[in-house]
Amino acid sequence: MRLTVEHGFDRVTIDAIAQGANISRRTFSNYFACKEDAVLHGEQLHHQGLLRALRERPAEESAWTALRSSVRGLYTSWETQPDREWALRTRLAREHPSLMAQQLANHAALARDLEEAVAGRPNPGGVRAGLLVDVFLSALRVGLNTWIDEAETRDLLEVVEEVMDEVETPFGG
Amino acid sequence: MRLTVEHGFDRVTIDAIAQGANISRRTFSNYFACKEDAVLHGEQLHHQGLLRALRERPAEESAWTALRSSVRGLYTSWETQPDREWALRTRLAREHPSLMAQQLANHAALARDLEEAVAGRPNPGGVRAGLLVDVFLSALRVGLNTWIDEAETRDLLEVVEEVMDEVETPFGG
DNA sequence: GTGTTATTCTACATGGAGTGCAAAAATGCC
DNA sequence: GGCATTTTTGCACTCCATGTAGAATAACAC
Repeated sequence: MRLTVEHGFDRVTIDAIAQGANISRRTFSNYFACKEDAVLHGEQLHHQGLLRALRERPAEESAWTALRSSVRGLYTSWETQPDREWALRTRLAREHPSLMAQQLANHAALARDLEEAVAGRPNPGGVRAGLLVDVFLSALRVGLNTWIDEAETRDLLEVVEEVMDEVETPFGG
Repeated sequence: MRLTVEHGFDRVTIDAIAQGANISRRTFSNYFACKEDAVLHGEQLHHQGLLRALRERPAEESAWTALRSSVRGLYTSWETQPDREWALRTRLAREHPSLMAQQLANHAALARDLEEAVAGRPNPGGVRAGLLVDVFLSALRVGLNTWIDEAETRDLLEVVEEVMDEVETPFGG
């Protein structure tokens, strides 16, 4: 991240990163398949956290409620404020197509996991789980993006809840 | 596509594709940035078609209705049945992470264009356009995927309409 | 037809990425 | 200490992306 900020993402070579981290070029590749993976590793941790939070929700909670509650619980549990670094990553991913692509692929993988973790739950609306999860992640993305667009002035959770509320109002017709 | 089917996507080199198309390796790169772009080029054409269809919808149609109508109009306007090749591409993209990533990035780009094209329309639900478009594309993806999972036995449009209906029922709580 | 111009294609060259493999170094345990 | 396991490293190799410059091709005026 430091090197990326200093020189721009695509002007940083993997060699440079390895050198900066005092490891060999080869060792970098033992941990990350590419630069993108390295930059987005922090997000992967978030994803795992969200999954864990979801699995710990009471089983009688509906799929949608469990998802919303997970993100609420996760975001409020952080001691550090919504992460300067996270905002930085998100901005980077918006500017660099290769990062964006990798990020979206990660989201798709997360979607599969969430869908699986939510499979047994009651689902009053009757919407199939895959769709529910996709919409949930869309809302999360839109929330994050507006938070960024507002220069991170408001509370991230507040913005996300706002978007989640929005998604609960039917928008057909 | 032929080479990919014969040897598998990641065993096909760009050199081989260029050779098969009777062009030089360099010329390939003049048209496509990578293998993924070449394989997904057909989808890009679909995207442009959808955009064009959307722009031609009457201006008084609501954002959501215009989106739904566009896809309906586009799919019914095809003479050829929902494209053997399309199913093939989609299956490929589900198996190969790099294709999936590129595909999702293309969807994100399409989302931006759709959002812009839908900006001036009435929007009774009041949901912000970005969210609306994302949900629309999610529904499209889910529809396409179930169509594939059902071995392309039903009509693609029928499946998509089904998912779109589903998304119109509120699923909060 | 000829000549001019612009476009497209090609060959070559370079630097970076990803990966298999085997040797070397570090770690942990007795 | 010695020994087994895991991690790191260097090397080799293929492939990918891209700049550049010249060759081939197409377009068009005359």
